[in-house]
Amino acid sequence: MQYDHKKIEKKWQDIWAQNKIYTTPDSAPGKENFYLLVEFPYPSGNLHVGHWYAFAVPDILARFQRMQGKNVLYPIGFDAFGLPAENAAIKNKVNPRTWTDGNIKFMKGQIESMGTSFDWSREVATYTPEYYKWTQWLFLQLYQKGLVYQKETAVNWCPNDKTVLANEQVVDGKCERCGHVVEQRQMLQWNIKITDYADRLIDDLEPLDWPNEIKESQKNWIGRSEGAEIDFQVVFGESDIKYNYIFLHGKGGSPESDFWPWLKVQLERRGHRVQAPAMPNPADPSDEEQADHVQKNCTFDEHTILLGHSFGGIVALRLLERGVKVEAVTLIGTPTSGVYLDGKDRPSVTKAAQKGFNSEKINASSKRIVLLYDTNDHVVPLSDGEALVKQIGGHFFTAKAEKSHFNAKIEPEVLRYADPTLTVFTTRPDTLFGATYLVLAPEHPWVTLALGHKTVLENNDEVASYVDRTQKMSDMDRQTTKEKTGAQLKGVMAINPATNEKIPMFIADYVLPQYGTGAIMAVPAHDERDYEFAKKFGLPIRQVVSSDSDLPYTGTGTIMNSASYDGLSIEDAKKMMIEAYGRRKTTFRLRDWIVSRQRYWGVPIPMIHCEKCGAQPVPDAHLPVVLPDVEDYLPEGSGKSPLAKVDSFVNVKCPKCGGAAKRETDTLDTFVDSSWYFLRYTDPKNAVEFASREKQDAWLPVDLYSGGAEHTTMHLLYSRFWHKALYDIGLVKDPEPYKRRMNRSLIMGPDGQKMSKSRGNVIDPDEVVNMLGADTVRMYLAFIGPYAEVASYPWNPDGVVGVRRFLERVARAEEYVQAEDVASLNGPLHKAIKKIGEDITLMKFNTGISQLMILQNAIEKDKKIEKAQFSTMLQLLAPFAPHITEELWNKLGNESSIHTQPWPAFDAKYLVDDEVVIAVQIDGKTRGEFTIASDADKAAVEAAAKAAVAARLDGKTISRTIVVPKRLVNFVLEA
RNA sequence: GGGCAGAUGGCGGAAUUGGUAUACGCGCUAGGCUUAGGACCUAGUCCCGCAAGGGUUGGGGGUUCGAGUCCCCCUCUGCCCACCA
Repeated sequence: MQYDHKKIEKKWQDIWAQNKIYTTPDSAPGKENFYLLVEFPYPSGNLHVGHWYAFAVPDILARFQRMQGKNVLYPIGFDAFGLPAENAAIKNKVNPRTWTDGNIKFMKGQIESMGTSFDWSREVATYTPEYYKWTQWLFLQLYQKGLVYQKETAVNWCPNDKTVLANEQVVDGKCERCGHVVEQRQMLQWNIKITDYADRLIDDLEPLDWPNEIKESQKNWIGRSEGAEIDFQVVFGESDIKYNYIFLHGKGGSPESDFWPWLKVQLERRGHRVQAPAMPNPADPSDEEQADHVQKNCTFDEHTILLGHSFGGIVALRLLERGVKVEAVTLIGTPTSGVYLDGKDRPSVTKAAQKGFNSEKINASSKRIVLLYDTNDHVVPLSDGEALVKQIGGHFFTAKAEKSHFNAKIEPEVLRYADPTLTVFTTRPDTLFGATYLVLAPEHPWVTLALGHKTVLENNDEVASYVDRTQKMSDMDRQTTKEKTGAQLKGVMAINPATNEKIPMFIADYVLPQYGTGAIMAVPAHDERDYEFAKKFGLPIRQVVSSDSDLPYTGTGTIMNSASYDGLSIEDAKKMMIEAYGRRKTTFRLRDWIVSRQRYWGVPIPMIHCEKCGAQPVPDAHLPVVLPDVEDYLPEGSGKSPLAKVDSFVNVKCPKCGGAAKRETDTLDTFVDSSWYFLRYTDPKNAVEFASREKQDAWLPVDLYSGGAEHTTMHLLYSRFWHKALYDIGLVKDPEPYKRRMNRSLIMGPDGQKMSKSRGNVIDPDEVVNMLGADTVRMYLAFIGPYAEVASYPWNPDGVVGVRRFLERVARAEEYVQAEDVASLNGPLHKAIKKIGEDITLMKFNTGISQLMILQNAIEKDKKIEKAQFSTMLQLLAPFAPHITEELWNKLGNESSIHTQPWPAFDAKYLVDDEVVIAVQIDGKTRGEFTIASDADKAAVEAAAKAAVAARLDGKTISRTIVVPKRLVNFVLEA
């Protein structure tokens, strides 16, 4: 047959589409379902070789599984929201929807040209309201579950374009568009609490059928580390100030309730004085009455610190209004407005709070005001805390209470803010005796607090300028390793709890604010970074783990210079020192997932901001919140998305109180869209659910997920988290979405470099397909090397031609078809059936193809093949080269498609050869070989082997003979 | 600096998992067909050597009758993360 790929490929693609042979039912009688998933593409406008590799090669497996009798779901769609569409909109003034529509249409044609067996009836695209309605709905499900919150977070800000920049828009710390230096700017953003799932995301990896390297990188990314938190007391100046604490408990409480008894012990252990009055009428308190009581029964001095929990905070402020002079006041979870999150009526508290506060008098009476708010507080809304600080001034900190509203028996955060105390995180508590200074991140809240009270630090200006300098730095600059910098916090010292020594405190940008507690104890003798810093600032270095190596030493050893711990192993010392000086603590590198994007082209975040009610979710009945068309896609001046300029979109009624409110104008990170798309494939047209339980049950979890290594951590982690959250809510039945995952290799340019326009080494698949055909390109990519390997293969233009040559030879073999059975082909044919089946299952397409080539070589030997044998060969080739095999199959007189045929079975009797070649070794070195009947007995084999190397055995004594059946004979000679 | 993966002909790679190293393809060489061309056919192609023979899986050591494969040390390369305490 003349192989004209252009004619054949178009013809069969049309016929397959017409006959809908790839439309997948949710169940098929007698067939097991198999869900093969590939990552859906971004509709950038043009398909590259990588897309072919991603879609056409797994298609071989899909086709094979179908021939094996499985009902295979192999779906495709488009991840259609994102930055490039918006950039194109700004640059070419085209509507991003129009741009995306056009791209999808064009790319569909390209994908169809591959001859893949995608079921297009299940196509999804994330930018359709039918899809993103459910993205919004699922987001709100997470919100209701308490997994979504707002937080001030730093973003990349271009002061020239007045816009927020994505990380990829920042090049060398500069704006990619205008070249201006990028700054960091705080913005209120929506976050999802993926960190709540950190442990499960690690632990649930264990049973999954995933390659080890993917599991490992996920574990690394999450970065669980076991260590300890240790508190360091801070003292001012040279004198040891002892404070006079007055505890003011809340409504319904007593000095014996909540954290008070524990806190009393902690403070008294540090030598402070504690007064803890039992307040009058705790069940129905009056602020003035309680203030009277405190004023009458407690003593005050210049180092008095008031600690007010909840209602007690109001009492504290009343005391200050009366002119009671104190050093500081710390308000812990203080209620003010009377709006309570738990809906409980508290008339006495509301009455007290609504009287308001005299901020002038309050500020005149105290040097420091600190308000500590629990991010999980279910009693007091965040806005209350913020409003109070706005009114009376002072410092507002959010912290995580052990129990909501600080109601646990032990609340370390309270101690941290009540007493000038710093908590550090360390994985080496055993080296505590060697901690000769502390280092805080410049952003540490304690530093902010100290700077706010200009009297605390002797070198306020110096510290302030270092903090400022750090804040201006981009992440990139900060993370580039360079010489250590920092500034000492002069006027304050910390006390090493183990040695009781006063040690200096520093701020330095090598300590990261987001990790651990944002503060470290520096042990220069056993940490390289601390060592560097200590050398630069002339700080003492004390070795506490014995070693003969040069400093800094991080290896194993025994403890020294640590009093009663001397001689212990590191592990034992760790345990004992945690018990004596700190608490066990696990931290994670993983941070919460910021999902807000100040962008137009994305899913609108379905939230409404009401002055009165705070942030409110859009009711389900109003979903989807449709992305409106806008006229200009440039961001609004304050950095918000262009949506902020659309009044008709922004202005809405509050769903709770009905008053005037404003819509959230940020859109969701596209990783949210792609976190659940594989669920939608199971039920793509459902208008009342994101996917029915029945359809999910038919297909989930995904049997095999094939994708790129670049998604190993982010996408895979996000979608696993998303699935677990849905599982906890009861929306999906499995805790893990993907049974098996594999990362494909990479295709490079002919020069071995990554394909890129600037290098000029880009291979355009359309051109190659035009010249050599889709079957050739598919098969070449499958042949180039093992598919599921951490590897990269250069595209070899000559190699492609070799594959084309092979297909031409197959086409020519049609002429060798004749009536009589060709016995000599049964061996190669049945071996091929077995081997190719195994290889495809293992995703080793390259060796499967080799086997086909070996078979083809055998056919060409005698240029004869029987019709049934040729049919079988075509079936073996069909998953790889669907068009040419269909054509040849059709020419053999078959009516139905080759792709609906079962996979051929092999006959074991043809797998064994009649004769085998056996190698003969002497002392393990190959010295000869002979051919013998494969069923020859051991004695005959040994005799033949001796004969084969007779000359070399002459005069030697054989001490041992090893016979490996059908392989080799090894004679071991006497020494 | 940390984690992971890897190193086999001129190139991409194969090796039944401890049993004849270099399958299959590319490239190269020679010859043939052809007016010509190669996206044709045939033969050859790990290295040294005329041969007999000897050597060879990044380097070194070990275990074993036998190691590309297992163990230890070293070198180099790729990918991901990166001042994570």
